[in-house]
Amino acid sequence: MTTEPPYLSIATEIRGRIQTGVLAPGDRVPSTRAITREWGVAMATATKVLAALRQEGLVRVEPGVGTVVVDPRQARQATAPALTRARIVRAALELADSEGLNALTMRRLATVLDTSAMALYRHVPGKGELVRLMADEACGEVPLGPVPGHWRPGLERAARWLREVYARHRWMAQAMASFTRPVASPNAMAYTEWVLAVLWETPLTSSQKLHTHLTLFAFVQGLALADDLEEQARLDTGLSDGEWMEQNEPRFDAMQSGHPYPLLDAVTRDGGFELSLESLFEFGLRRTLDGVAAMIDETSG
Amino acid sequence: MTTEPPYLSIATEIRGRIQTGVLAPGDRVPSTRAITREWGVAMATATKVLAALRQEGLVRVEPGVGTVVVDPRQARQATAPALTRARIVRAALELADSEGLNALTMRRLATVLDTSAMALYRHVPGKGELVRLMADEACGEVPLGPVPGHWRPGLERAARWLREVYARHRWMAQAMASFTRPVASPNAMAYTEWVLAVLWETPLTSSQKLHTHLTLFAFVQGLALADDLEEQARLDTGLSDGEWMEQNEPRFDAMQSGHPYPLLDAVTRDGGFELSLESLFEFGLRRTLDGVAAMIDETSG
DNA sequence: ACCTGAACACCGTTCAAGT
DNA sequence: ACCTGAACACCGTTCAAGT
Repeated sequence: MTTEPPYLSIATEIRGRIQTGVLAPGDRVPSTRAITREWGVAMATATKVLAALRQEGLVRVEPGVGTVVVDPRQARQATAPALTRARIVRAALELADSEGLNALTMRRLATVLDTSAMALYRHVPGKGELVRLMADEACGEVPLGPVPGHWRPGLERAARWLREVYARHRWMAQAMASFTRPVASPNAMAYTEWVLAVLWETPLTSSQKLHTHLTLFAFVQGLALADDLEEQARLDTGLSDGEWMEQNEPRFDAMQSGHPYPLLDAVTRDGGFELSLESLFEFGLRRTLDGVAAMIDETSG
Repeated sequence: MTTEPPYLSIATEIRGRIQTGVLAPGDRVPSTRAITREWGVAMATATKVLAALRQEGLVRVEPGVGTVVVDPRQARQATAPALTRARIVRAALELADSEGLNALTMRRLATVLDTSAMALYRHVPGKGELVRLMADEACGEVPLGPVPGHWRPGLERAARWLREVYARHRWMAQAMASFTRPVASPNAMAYTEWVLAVLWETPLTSSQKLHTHLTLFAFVQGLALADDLEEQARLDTGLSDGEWMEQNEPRFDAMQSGHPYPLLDAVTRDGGFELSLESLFEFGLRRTLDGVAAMIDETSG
């Protein structure tokens, strides 16, 4: 008789009860608590027992009820889809969207996907590459549409597209790779190609076209980062904007009284205007496009 | 035979050279660069080697010379000054500058300062606040100078100042807090105040002044982030730009052949122009200022 | 072929204990 | 008053072992 780990022999016993019909589909199997009592084992062992049975697809967790026996006829369809790179990237995207890039760890991702952390490494080389795949996926979600006939509405649409990608996935601001070492992302490259197509009708040089593209990119990227840091702070501290301001006002005032900033004071006290990332985007986009227009005029004239 | 971390065995070897007199007091021990060459390890490992030896009191950094062997008779007086917030922030700044924000951990910082990690918490509330203090310190290093008489040279100087702060401390791109939740940094606030002073002579509204300031900020911030990701990639992989490109070219070409990007191809093949973060900065700054000029003309006219 | 568990070398931060 | 060591609850990733 081989000495197998306790959790395995307990699992075998429960498996027997299911196979002999002592426990029918829908019935609750012993809870972890019940297992510790019945077999006199530690909680960790009991948890392992249920995890093993769940992994075999014999039982599943019914929220609010407990762990119940799966109906074998339904088992096939209820079974989790096989682990694939696409499924991993999707889940990672959702996790980062809802909780930020910091919350995306290989271990948490594995739990969400109901596997071990190491199973992920069979489909993805590591976390760095995963984030790169996520960024590419994100860039593929929103269609760019046809290239407009004129450069100005074209650049405007490009900037709005980029802004939307960042707005849907704030963490991308931190992930987007450098300009000079372009991330190997087909979808990001497609964006570059689209912008160049927009600029093709202009008399700009190749250098000017590329610089125009990257200037717009840097501006939107800068805004996105601010947006992301904002969001991150909210997630980390659990405070909304207003609450944060309220909490930090005394400290702020103290700083102000020590170092007075009369102009900033005057400007903000002026009030009566919107200041948001949205208004900033519109304002900056307008200025940048006006600047490009001036350059095109010079070149043509 | 136990397999100890590479940095430890290298440290042991250098320690041996000191103890056997191969390296005498005052002699330079191998620099980080020399260590990477001699043992074929990454920069991070080489830095760890020297940090370990420094911590043992066997070597010390001689500014302008390198890391030299300490004379054991003088070792006592060379004792480190008391731990202060200023000293911690300084050391953190240097660590982040040379190895990136990821390498800045409380534990490593403590080793550099020759104390325990927990001693730091007596002077600084935590890592988040430390980074904020570092950012403020960085903004205080470069003087802004007098406010020029005209807005355009003024904004230009502001942008160059910001660019220089980021260039000296690349990690700041990741650390700089959001626009709407201004970091409580007197020195960053002083910059805002300076830009507003520059714009005071213009006929712009308060809203336009603030938006102009933040647009410029977002652009420089976006560039800085690209710069930082670039640097980070270099530190992480230990590859220079050229080496990286060389190594990834096959993969790149494969991607290109699968998804052809004819316009990007044409533009880059055109060549004969500079494309760097510096050229991008100059280009984008020019466009942005032209856009602001157009707005001012409209307002005046 | 695919997945797992234990292990390694790390984190930031707490807490009780030392000097 | 100031610093330390052990501990906690985490990381990403390796490796050998399991099914």
